[in-house]
Amino acid sequence: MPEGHTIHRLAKDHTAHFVGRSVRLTSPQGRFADGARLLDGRALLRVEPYGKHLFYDFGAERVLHVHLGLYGSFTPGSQPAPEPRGLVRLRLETSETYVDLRGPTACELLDPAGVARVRDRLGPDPLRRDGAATEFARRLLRRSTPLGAALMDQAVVAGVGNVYRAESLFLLRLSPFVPARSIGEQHALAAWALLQRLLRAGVRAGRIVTTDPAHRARRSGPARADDAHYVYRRTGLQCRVCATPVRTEVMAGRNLHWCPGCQSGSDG
DNA sequence: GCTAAATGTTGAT
DNA sequence: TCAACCTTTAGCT
Repeated sequence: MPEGHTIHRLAKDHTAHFVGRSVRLTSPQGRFADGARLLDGRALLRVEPYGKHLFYDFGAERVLHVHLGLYGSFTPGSQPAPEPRGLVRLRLETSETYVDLRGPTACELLDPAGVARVRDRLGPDPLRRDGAATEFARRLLRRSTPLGAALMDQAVVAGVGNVYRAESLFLLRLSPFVPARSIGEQHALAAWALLQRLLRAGVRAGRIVTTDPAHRARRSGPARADDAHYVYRRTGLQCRVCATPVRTEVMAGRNLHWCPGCQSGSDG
């Protein structure tokens, strides 16, 4: 589900369907009833993605803030919208379409100061126009934590999650275990460029695919889902490049996957 | 049918 | 470092 690419794609979709229109807001589940009532019927001015956060500007200093967390999802559809099924925190509707929001970590109303508080916690976002390579390098190279932990820190780079962490470090042939500050500016800038490329591809494809076609299994049938990654969730399977078994270990509270063969100095 | 894990973050220990 | 929170799904029985 959601790393930064998902959020930016949702922002595009929701901009197309809801911006400039009067939007109906309801909370079938009831947990966001007050917020929905306050915004109901207003015109949506703008949808802005930042890292893994979504901001819906309804004017009058009222901003809907959504963070999907690990399980949150938006389900889109055309009118007539069906009876809400399951726990729908928020439904957005126009006369033509609707989306149902389930399981978000955050679905709240913020004033401009609240928006600023969220944004201040975030580092540069590779998917934004104002995303800055040098600022990313500055923040990354200040960390003494392992590289694989620093990349998960949203204050270092906003929008990167567990899949992009594992896959980008593999593609850079960098060990997740070295201190972030030890990799040097050249590697930091290369990491930024790669993340930018991977995340943009993710927005376009609607999913994370990092493998080169030459490294995907050769089959006549349709591509399998697990062809999409080099190391993510491939514990114990042979590395697609060097055949060393892929290893897994918890780092920064999440399962980190890496190839000890390709990513030098990464014995754990 | 049940359990564990999942592309995440926060707040307490 | 760990539990809590929100929900769905894959992989067991």
